[in-house]
Amino acid sequence: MGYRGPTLEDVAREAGVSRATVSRVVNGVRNVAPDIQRSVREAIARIGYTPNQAARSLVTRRTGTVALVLCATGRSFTARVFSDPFFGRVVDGVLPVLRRRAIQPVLLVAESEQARTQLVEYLRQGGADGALVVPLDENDPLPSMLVAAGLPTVLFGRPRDGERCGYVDLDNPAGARLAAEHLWATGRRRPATIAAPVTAPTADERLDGFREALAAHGVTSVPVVRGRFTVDSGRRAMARLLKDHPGIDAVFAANDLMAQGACQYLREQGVSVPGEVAVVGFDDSVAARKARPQLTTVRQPVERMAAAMATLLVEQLDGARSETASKVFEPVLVVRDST
Amino acid sequence: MGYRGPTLEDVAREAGVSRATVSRVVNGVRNVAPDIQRSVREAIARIGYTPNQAARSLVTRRTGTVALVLCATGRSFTARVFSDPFFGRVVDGVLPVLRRRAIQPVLLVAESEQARTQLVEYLRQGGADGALVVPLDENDPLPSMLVAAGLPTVLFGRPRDGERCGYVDLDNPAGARLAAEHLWATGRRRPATIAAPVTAPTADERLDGFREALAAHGVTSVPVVRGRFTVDSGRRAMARLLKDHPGIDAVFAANDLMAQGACQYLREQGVSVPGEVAVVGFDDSVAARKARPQLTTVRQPVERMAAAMATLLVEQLDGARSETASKVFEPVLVVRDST
DNA sequence: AGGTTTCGGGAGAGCGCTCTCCCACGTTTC
DNA sequence: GAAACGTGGGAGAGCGCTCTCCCGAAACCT
Repeated sequence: MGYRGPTLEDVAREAGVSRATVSRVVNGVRNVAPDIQRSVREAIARIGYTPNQAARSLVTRRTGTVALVLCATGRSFTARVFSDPFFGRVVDGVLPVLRRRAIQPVLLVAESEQARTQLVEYLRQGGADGALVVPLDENDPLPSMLVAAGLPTVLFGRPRDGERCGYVDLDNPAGARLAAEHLWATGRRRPATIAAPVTAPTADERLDGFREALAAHGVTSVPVVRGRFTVDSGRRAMARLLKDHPGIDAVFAANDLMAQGACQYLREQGVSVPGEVAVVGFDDSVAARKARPQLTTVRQPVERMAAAMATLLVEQLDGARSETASKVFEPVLVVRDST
Repeated sequence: MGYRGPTLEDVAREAGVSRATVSRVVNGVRNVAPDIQRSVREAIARIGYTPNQAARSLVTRRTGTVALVLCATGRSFTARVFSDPFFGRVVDGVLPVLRRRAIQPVLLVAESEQARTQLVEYLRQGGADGALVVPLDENDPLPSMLVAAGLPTVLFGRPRDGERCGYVDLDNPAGARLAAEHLWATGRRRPATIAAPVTAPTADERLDGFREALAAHGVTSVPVVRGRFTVDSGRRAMARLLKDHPGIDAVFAANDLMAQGACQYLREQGVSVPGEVAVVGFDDSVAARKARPQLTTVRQPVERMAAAMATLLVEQLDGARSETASKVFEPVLVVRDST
């Protein structure tokens, strides 16, 4: 470092105007006579001026940056994030909204205790104007920490009770109900489910919705095994289900990867899908399309939700929204080959 | 916004000392009498002081931040990044090095033309002290842009000719040679290869290394099909190879995902692996272990390379390294079930 | 004892920018 | 023609911090 680039002052001298005028040209605020504007721009180009963001932030109290935070409490964090297309979809949804406003999106990962502390400290010190948080585990303390630090925050998924921050969410019970009704309508009478880990934000919403919908049809007992949102855990869960409840004729998994694992295991065991056992996933991620057979699944409009999340935050930063504004999306059932 | 937290001044008043002393305590520079140190810390805790990073950066010309940039020129960028475990490994390697130095790692993605421009602008304005760049395509202009902007930069993979920046790389030809020698040693005499896309940084290093090693054994013609680093493209490439060169008895793929695709296709066609055709991958990613059969592959020590990349940058920031320091890693062959 | 280091603290000058004032100069209005 | 207004520019006060300089007191030498 040590190198100092040209400053506003230098541009002002070069163009023969005052610092204030150069600032006005750069930021496009107030009227500046066209010819002066031109000479200022030329001066900027000539000496290669770049505004100093630190100086700017110091007075505006804005960084022009929004953090997209991925956080989890467990291990093998990055392996999860960088193999589940879900996060790619979130990023895809968020980016365009921010780009359009010329806000720099910054991805932050909190993969450990230390990381979490450093991250909160960084944001408290003004590392970003706000945070979009995608928690992988229900009990992650990060959202509360950010809210407590006074940082405008919007969550993907419902916040824990009492957390005053905005969020977007999916109507998970409704999604589970869609799956249940579909299975029922196609004649399945002995369904089981591979549920989310107890630590997942949506853990029991999908499970309960599924149970309730079936209860309405008189099915009072549904076998449940918990997975961990991975293909492998889906295989293992399916193995357990098949062993403990050989009579089942349908499985509803809390995400597509687990559904995919279930299908793999079933077919390896010579159980035909959807012939003998129907499988329904959740998310409609690319995995659903890639699986053989292609999965019937509950579509979660992740990109739209992520975009909404970004929009809520931006509006909150503009002061046009309360800090607890939220938006809930409706799921849709996508029927493919696994049912 | 608009809210102003307590400043150094406030802490100084509260503790009955000067601003300078508080600054010294906060930054741990020079000696401060223990009792004063304590009373300052108490004052800080009492009024909840957090240093303002913008003000700090303004004078130190440091942000305490390093950017990890993922960039590509093509489309479906995020889908690639968030489904290939490779990036997770890079992140895994980089994070600990930076955390240890209390440097905040910031992930930046350049998924479009506009994103690239915004990103360079952001970094030029002082968004980070340096950049670790992982280019997915050979011809991405981003590295040159960053170097031109005077930002300390370290690349994953060799820079294009004339780019003055540090890098880490794998000895790709050596890796390809390992694969070739292994196939030759196990009696394969009609090998083919699924190469990288022409746009990949390592595109022809692996291809040429493979060819040369075989040429040394008198094999002058090796069938080549290009893939795109995905499982699907591996399948398609394998299909082409099998159709055009039915006699082949071995395939070397430029990464594991393509090797996996090749295996899938072969088995679906009733060709036994490794019985009739042996398959070698590259990277030793988790995909290699997960594939059936488990892949023989060339191990790229991605985490170590990423860690080295971070270390090179940090040392460069400390002024302890030239801006073009580099490090090349040796690959290792991992023999599993596919050969 | 006088001189010289250390040591611990304060004063104050910026870092580069934004933004509120203020002023000079038209242009309109009655 | 004087008062009112609008328009475009400059002056300059900070934003919150770091860091060099300075200064007094205590500790160390001959």
